[in-house]
Amino acid sequence: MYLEKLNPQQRMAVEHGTLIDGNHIAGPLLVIAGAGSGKTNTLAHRVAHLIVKGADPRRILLMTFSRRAAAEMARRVERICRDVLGSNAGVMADALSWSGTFHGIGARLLRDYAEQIGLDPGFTIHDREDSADLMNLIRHDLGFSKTESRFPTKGTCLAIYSRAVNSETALDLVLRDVFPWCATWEKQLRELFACYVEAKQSQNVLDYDDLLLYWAQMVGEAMIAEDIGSRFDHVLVDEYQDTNRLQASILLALKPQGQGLTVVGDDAQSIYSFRAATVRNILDFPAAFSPAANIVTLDRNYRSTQPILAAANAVIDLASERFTKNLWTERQSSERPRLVTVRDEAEQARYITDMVLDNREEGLTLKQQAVLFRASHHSGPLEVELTRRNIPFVKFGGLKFLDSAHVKDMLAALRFAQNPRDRVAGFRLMQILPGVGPSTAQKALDLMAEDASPISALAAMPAPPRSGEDWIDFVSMLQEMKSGKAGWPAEIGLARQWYAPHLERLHEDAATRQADLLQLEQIASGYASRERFLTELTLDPPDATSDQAGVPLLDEDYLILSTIHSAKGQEWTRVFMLNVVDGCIPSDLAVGTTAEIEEERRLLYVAMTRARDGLDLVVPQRFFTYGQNSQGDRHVYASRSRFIPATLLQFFEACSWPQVKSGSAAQQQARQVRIDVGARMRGMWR
DNA sequence: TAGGTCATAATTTTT
DNA sequence: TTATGACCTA
Repeated sequence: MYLEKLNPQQRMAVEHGTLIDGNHIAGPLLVIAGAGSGKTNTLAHRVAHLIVKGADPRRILLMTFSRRAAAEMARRVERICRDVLGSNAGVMADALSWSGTFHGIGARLLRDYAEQIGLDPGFTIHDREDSADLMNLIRHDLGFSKTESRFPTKGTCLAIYSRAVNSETALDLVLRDVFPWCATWEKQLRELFACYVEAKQSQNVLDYDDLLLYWAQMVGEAMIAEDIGSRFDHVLVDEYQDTNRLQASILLALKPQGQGLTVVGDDAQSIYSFRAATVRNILDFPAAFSPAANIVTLDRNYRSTQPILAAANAVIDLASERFTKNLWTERQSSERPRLVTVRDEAEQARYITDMVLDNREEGLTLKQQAVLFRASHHSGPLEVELTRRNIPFVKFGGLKFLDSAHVKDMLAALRFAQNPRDRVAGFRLMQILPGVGPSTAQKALDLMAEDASPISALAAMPAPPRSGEDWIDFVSMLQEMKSGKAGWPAEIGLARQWYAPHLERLHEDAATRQADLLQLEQIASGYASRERFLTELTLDPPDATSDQAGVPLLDEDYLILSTIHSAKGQEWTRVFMLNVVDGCIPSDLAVGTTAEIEEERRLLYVAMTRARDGLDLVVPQRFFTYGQNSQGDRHVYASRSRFIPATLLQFFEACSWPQVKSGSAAQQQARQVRIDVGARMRGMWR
């Protein structure tokens, strides 16, 4: 029986409300699931168990943090169901159709209900950069670009807007608490945001926040909320600690009494407050209902060895506020996590490379090892070293494949064909043409905006004098795409044909970029339609970074490099953590408030709890910096992260690298001297 | 319009 | 340091 492999707490979470009878819908449930406590497995079992007990999988809504997590969950649910139901599980395949991220589900529901809420179902979705570009256009139109003192940049404006929307907080409070240096611009920002919203509506585009905001507004209407809520018997949400107020509002509107509602999360792993996620969601969940939601806590860790867990527990123990219990495990080991001191970042890269290769010699594949870091650029020197020594790696987090100019150009072409009112797409595309700049593009888009049939209006317009043939080609490409004759995915070939000569002209390295575009075409062919492709790609971009090392074939072995944020929910046999120094973790950009520092502490905790058998925290002593310390010095002496004070050293095995060859006493002495010198030099900077 | 210079602001994590 | 945006010139 599949339930017998679960521990008592897991079983409680799985069986909650299912013991009464098949058709009973359980009351609300909160599962506090510590790192490595089998959370995914438990949730998958719960879903499977509901299905086995007769729930209709098409009426289960499962929301996860990323699409990767959703896919993993669906896979496990299916496997469990197959084991239990045997061949009957056939009906189950693909039946768990409502699983995805909040944003993805939102996009789907909005297309379904578009008519009812006065939305054109053909809307396109702007990613963050598109949104910033639109914000910029409006900033310009309103004349904020030439104010006496500098107006916040497009990115900051968007961040403020996004914060206000996602946290359901008034603008003045957001400015006061999160963006105090922009507070003087409140009036202008309000005007900017009003115009921004109008622009999005007239252009038939939604941004990320709109997917939640429109959804929340939609279910604010009791009739619609009832309608949507009744489509689902069970609503399950993973990683609830990283949801924001807007998401919580949606959830409560769907299931006001909490019937059939299950949320799972771990307050100790809340690391997305920059996205307005609030740990209050999970803490306040039980009391949002009456009677209050049941709580099940999973505190048995199946992942890490005891010494690793002891160190991680010790780190999180120092948090100023704590809600969950310490994790425990039965996995004994005599190997404490290592705290490795190296001279500088270059040594750090060599150390990791050496260790990774040693581990591989001992039979561990590269894929079973991962290197984690706070900020995407921390891995720079390591990437150089790995490339030099021919070790394949894949990096998660940071700049994406989709962020490169040529890929964005192609996507803009597809998006513009899909939705000719999308000014950001059009503005970008037209300026690719020689002889067309902002003013020509602006004029053309104005003409299109006034016309009921924008593409025809574009075709009717005389070609700008200096663009000639290129303009004609551009227009006919759009017309052909709009006609839909080529069909999907052949259409993307049309776009590429059109774009190829421009790529040649604009970029030195056209050949490598061309390869990216072929890869894009490859990805595109996996989607059913242009609309599906654009939507899914915007909401779930491929998460490996396109890099000079290239993305190795999936069956090859490669090392994982990942930001801590992207490492969420994952685990590896051996984990290396880069730059465990103050300034990197906590990032010196995030030491403004205690809340920020606490979140940085949780980040380190999340990183440490990814490790199964081995954990190395690497501390480079010397750091090269750029800018700021303008006094002409190029490096700075770093100290161990404040999250590992002296009292915690007992949990680690301290070592330095490279190790001095054991041998003569003279060598040992030499080593002593070097440490003394180091201390003296550090003193110079205090 | 295209391509340059220059000043100054932001700097991380992601759906 | 790097990115952004304002401004200038051909």
